[in-house]
Amino acid sequence: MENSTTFTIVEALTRAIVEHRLLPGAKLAEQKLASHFGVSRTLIRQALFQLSQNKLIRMEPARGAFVAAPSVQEAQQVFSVRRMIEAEMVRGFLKQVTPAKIKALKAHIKQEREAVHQEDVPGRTELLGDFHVRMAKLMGNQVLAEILGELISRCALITLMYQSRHAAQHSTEEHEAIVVALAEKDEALAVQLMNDHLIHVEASLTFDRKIPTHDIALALA
Amino acid sequence: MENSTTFTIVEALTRAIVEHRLLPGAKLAEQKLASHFGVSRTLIRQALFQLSQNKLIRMEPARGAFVAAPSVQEAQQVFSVRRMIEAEMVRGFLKQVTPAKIKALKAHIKQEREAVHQEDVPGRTELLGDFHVRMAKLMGNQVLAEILGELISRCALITLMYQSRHAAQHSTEEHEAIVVALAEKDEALAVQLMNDHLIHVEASLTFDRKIPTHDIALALA
DNA sequence: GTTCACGATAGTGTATACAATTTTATCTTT
DNA sequence: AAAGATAAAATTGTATACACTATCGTGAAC
Repeated sequence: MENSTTFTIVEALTRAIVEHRLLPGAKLAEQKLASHFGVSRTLIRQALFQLSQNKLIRMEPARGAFVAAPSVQEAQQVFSVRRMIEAEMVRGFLKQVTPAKIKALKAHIKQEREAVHQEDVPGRTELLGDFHVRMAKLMGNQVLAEILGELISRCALITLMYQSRHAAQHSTEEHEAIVVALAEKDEALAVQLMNDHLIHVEASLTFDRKIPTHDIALALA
Repeated sequence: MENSTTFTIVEALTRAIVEHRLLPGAKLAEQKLASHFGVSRTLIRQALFQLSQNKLIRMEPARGAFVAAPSVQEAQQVFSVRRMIEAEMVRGFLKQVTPAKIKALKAHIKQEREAVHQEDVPGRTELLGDFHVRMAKLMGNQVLAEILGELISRCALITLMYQSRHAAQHSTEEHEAIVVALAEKDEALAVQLMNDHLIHVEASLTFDRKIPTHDIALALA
């Protein structure tokens, strides 16, 4: 694992967490990570600090870093904020919609369908989230895209674990319906569909499972 | 400057930046900060990393940290996101409004008026921003409050520098009007007033001034 | 057999040391 | 005198060392 800047380490850990190779509650021991990446604890600590700010891990004083396990309440709050942002995002998107932008969204959905069909679980989860970020970027608002991206990856922790294949397919179909409404410039319908979509995603999650912990060496191999 | 945990350092630097004792563009040299706070560069670097994630400073590789100077475009994007979030926040607030919550907002506005009257510039800027965060907290959504708080402090950099006394008083009056609309449960009006308010704040900023840099020892004294 | 105490071990928190890069100052050249 | 090259100083980036805290295991007391 040579040439590992802090950014590289953050990326690797983020993927491992979001793709659930590192499960919620797993301990991230600094020395073990340092050995694995071939760097000193200094860089590992920088990466862990950054991840803790993204809420992907939590750090307990003098006890170390652990993969975050968002509470039901926190997940609901995150979805609540997403509904707020994305309802208005749909309205804003319609104010400046172009055929090219609709086309871009349709192309994205095609990718989603393929990932769902191929049972590519990490890939489909990333694509399903990216649909929303893509919309933000198409609006030209980088700040919006960043915030939305953080909210989405923050609960990828949850959606990935609890989302079934059926639910994923359902999401893709809802994305399609939203784009159709956007293409027809039906604001009320598009907003309604987006809101319903987020409620469906939230409702499809089951929060009552027990979570095993995991070995970091295995997860990062 | 004893007992300076990383959190303490972040707080101190945040205040110095938001209150404009450290001006945009000013260099934050690690050794000077370390000496000032009486700690090693290790803790300073942790604090700087955190501030850079909050977008209050920017870090250039091998060149150091500088107080951020948000571009006009970035500021407009931040305000655009705020309008999105807060329009829906007003709707959500009305769905669960109680007399006690209205009372809390009115009490807050009273503080604002006093700060504006006393020409307490840092105090009034903080209070004017806190009005919005207070609303989020009254809704019981901690995630929303955090995100909004970050967006607001991120552009305190701008509002504080460019906001006149007159504009500050105008803001307080608009807050009052919003609360009145909330008390009367007039959703359309409240949303409209909030949107107008944010547009006014954004419009009151002038982005074309030159920014002097500053000495950190003086600013933190 | 269970609980508590205590020591050994491992891990985190901070400071310092060293390497690499940038900035500044000096000197040369035109 | 201005511009450029070069050496010295200062600053950042990374690794290591050490102090402090938590964890785990052993053994004694009940």
